[in-house]
Amino acid sequence: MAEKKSSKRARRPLTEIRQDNIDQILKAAERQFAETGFPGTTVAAIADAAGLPKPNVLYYFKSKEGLYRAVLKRILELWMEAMHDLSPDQHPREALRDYIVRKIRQSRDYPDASKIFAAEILHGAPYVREELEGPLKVQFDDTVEVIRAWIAKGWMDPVSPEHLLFTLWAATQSYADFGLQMRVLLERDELRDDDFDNGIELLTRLVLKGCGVKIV
Amino acid sequence: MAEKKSSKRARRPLTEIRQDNIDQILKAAERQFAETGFPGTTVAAIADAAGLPKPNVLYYFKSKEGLYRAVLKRILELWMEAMHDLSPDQHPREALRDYIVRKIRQSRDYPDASKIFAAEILHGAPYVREELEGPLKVQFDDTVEVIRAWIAKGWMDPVSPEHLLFTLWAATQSYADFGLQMRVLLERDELRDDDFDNGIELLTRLVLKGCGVKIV
DNA sequence: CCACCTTTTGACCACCTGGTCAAAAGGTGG
DNA sequence: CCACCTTTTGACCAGGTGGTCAAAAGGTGG
Repeated sequence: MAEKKSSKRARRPLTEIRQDNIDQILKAAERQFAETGFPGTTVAAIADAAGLPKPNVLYYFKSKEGLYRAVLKRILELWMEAMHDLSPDQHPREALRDYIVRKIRQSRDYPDASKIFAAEILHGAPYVREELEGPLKVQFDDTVEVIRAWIAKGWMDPVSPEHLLFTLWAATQSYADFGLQMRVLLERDELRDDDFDNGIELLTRLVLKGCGVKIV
Repeated sequence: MAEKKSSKRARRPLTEIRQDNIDQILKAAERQFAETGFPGTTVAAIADAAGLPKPNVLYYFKSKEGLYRAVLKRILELWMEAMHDLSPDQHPREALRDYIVRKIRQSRDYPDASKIFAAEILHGAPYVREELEGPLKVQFDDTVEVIRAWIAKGWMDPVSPEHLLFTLWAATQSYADFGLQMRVLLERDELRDDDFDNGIELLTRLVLKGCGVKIV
């Protein structure tokens, strides 16, 4: 407890103060937006959660929308990253399992990011339409091709690559987006690591066995 | 074009007027809430969409929240209905396939209902917590038992019934909730019937083959 | 046709929201 | 220590929101 992390007394250089405040605000904003959505979140609530007065938040981010866009940008990078690493040379046995593990871990570690993204799509993607049509589409097409290649090599059954991806996304992201429902139905206060592991196991089984990928 | 559907001139009995207006309002509200969420939807917008002045909407539903609750109630009934009809005597081969078909059809036919429900869960289920913990939990437990019975009879592999249901829900509902994303990635203006059919086919395959349910 | 109930509607309001501003406080570099 | 820049903050505001109200219009039953 050498020093308070809050802004009380602590002679800090401006650059550090700035970075620190921006981080605090982004963090608080991400949680608030995830909890109550964009229109349901008030700048005052974000400011409170970040421990700053409201005008201070508007000082760093010129508008609520600007702040939301900044949050979204962060999230999208994270999101795109997880789709990487499906290469046609890899065998689907490992590639798909790893992909499922990665995506479910993401749901466990960044549930707010997933929720904000889900709400965004749900409500017509008013702020991420471009990214959907641009970078994400490219990633998607590439990944579809990888799966096609696997099928061509006889490594898996000829299933629709597009819908396989949709199902993978839906199933893995639901561990974040519908985590509340799962908690209620499983009678848990919080999802546990073995809940996520069970999800991984089931989904891996469905996909590998269901697509006729040889396990050994 | 015998008569305008709007309220212009048409000597209609009060009871009919009442039912008609309530229906219009609920319909308009469902669409608006699905599009922009509860906080993002304005009573004025609902009134406009229903072709009525704002105070008229508040005349039938005492508050925005009351209207939202009414919309939710409708949706929940629809939602619970689809979980029915999994009986332990039925063979999972038909039962699961039918279930998938039913749920994806629901996503196709009532996307707004699915979206509202999804947003509700996403944001902490402030208005449906009770239903989750009550009726839905009961349904869930029953369904889990049915799947357990199938496993006990050796009709399918011993997989986690809970997570199987989570995956089924996620995958089927995503055809409504993430329909926009699918449309963008598939380069469609609207999802077509064969898109839904492909989803049904893939998911059925994953589940039946993946869970070791004998196809014949 | 008339007293009575339901529905419609324009005007209105208290409140909250995002955003502004200017002055004060704090940090910086010479 | 001082001129200068960045950050903080209380006071403030215009616009939009959910909701009210009272009066008018429309339907109903005898």
